[in-house]
Formats: sequence, structure tokens, C-alpha cells
Amino acid sequence: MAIYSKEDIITLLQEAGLRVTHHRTSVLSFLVKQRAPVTVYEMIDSLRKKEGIDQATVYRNLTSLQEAGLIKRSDFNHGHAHYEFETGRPSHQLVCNNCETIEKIDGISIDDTVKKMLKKSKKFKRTTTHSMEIYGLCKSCA
Amino acid sequence: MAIYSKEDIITLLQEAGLRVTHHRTSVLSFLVKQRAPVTVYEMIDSLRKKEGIDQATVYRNLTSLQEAGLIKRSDFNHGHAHYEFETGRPSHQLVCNNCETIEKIDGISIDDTVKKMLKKSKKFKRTTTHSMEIYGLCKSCA
DNA sequence: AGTTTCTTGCAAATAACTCGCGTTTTTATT
DNA sequence: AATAAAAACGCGAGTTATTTGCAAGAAACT
Repeated sequence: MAIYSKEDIITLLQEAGLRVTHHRTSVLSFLVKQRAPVTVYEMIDSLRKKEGIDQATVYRNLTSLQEAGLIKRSDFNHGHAHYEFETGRPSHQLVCNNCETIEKIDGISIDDTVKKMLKKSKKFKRTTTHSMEIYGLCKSCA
Repeated sequence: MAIYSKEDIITLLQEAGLRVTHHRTSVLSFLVKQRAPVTVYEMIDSLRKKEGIDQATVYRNLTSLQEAGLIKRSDFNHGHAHYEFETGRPSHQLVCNNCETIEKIDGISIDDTVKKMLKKSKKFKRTTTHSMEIYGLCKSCA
């Protein structure tokens, strides 16, 4: 989890071909600081309070940032989207079926498994990145 | 993919402690016949046309069937739920980031990976079943 | 600075899903 | 088979999550 300065954020946006607006920078900065995927609600709540950003703006920036490959969306079967900064590395997480606990697990590779799956696939030739979610009950809910 | 008769469906419902209503039987039968997860929209559309089932009823039955462990929900980051029959076996799928193509891949085991993840986890002791989604672009979208 | 193009705020619209309630169906019991 | 309690249903209205139209404002190019 590298540390990104404001200049780094701006560089990321420029390299992605996106305009560097104040709000877009804020949205991406916010996500860079998190250790786990956050809900859109949390982002809107925080950014609205802190800088008065409108929810439509948050949604629009999440879309543009995702299309640029800078952030990643996951739903975790909870009925609303979560976003996180796109590190480029595959992400693996344990998800609670009851509460919304999500725990990211580092140091795991499933590249071999992905290769095996692609070999068996008829509709996919290759995958960009991948993510794996394992669902169960966390200690508190079990 | 075993073949389930109407009697089998009824037995499944009874063993799960659910009432055997006409509509509930239809919803579960519908899902048993699919080879891949289907959207709620597809289910409502088909069941409304065929038997006049109301959408609220479809939703309520999906909830009760899921709570009983007979079906499984997945969102695939598309913003709406998909459901499939719960086979008890882990499921692994390739998901297109662009269109909504979902391809299930059989014959893969990631039990060792899951074990490794649980060993590293702080918040989870064990998982019931699991599912893995690998995201990329399908051949048509690539 | 001027202009083109993208972004924003606001309010209204849409999509996905849920709820209240009176009526009907299922299931347990006679 | 009749019957009563519990659960399920349809229908319309309500929520929640997300999107859109449009006029005004900010970035980026010249």
C-alpha cells in the first residue's frame, strides 16, 4: 500500500487522459487512503460533509475513474456498489454473508487456477485482472 | 447437473421446512433448469408471462429460498442480483466486465487456496461454501 | 483572453427492490 | 372432508441506489 501524494494522484489522472478537476482528485484520493473497499454511501457522506460534493458528481466520477481503470467496483452481493483503488494486483477477500464485513487477504496467488479456468473456457481467451471472493460467516456472525 | 422432477422439487422444499406453494415450486423449478445464474428480471419476466406471478412474490420467494439454502445469490458487479440453484458444490465462473456474460467452469478446486486464506485471516474461522469470480473481457467484447 | 469541451449542482427520473394490507392458499387439526 | 391458524399472494405505494437533463461553472487548448 504505497503512499500517494496529491501530485501522484494528479499524475495518475493525467496519464489516464482524464481532466484534473478538484472533485475528481478528491474522489480518487479518498479511495487511495482506504484499506478495504468502501460503499458509495460512505464516500458520498464523507465527501459531501467535507467538501460539499454532490452525489451525482461522486457517481459520475466513480464511473469515469473506473472506465479509466483507476478504481475497481465490487458488489459483494450486498445490493450496492463498493469501490477501491485499482492496484493492478489481483485481490482476494473473505466476505461475510450476514454482516458486511470484508477482509482482504494478501500474499495469495491463484494464477495457476485462472490459467486452468481459461483453458477450459469457451467464451474467454484471457482476463485482465481478477478478484476472488470467498463467502462465509465471520467470527462475530458465526 | 442432475434432473429434478416436480416431486424432487417438492421434497426439497419440505425438507427445508418451507411451505409448498405453487409459486414457490415454480420459482425453484425455474432455477433448477438453468445452466448459469439468471437475473431477477429474467425470472419475473418469464414467470409473469407463463403463470401471472407478481414480482413481489418472485422477490419474496427468492429470499425465502435463499434463506433456506436452496438457491444462491450473486451480483457480479452488475448492479442487480442473479440467482442460481445451490448445488452445495463451490462454483467458479468467468465474468465479462463489459457485457453480462457469465461462464461457469467445472472441474476446478480451490480448497487449498481457501485453507491458506483462512489461515491468514483474522476475522474468519471457516467458510461454508465459496464461489470465485474471475473478471475479464469475453471473446466478443475483447 | 477566448473558446471549446468537460464537469458540476440541482431537481427530477428511473431501476431494483420492499412493504402494508386485505384476500387467498397451505397445512395442521379435527 | 370441514376448519382454523399461519403463511403466501396480488396490488399499489414506498424505499434505496443510481442516473439523467439542463443551465452554469471550470479545465484545457490556442
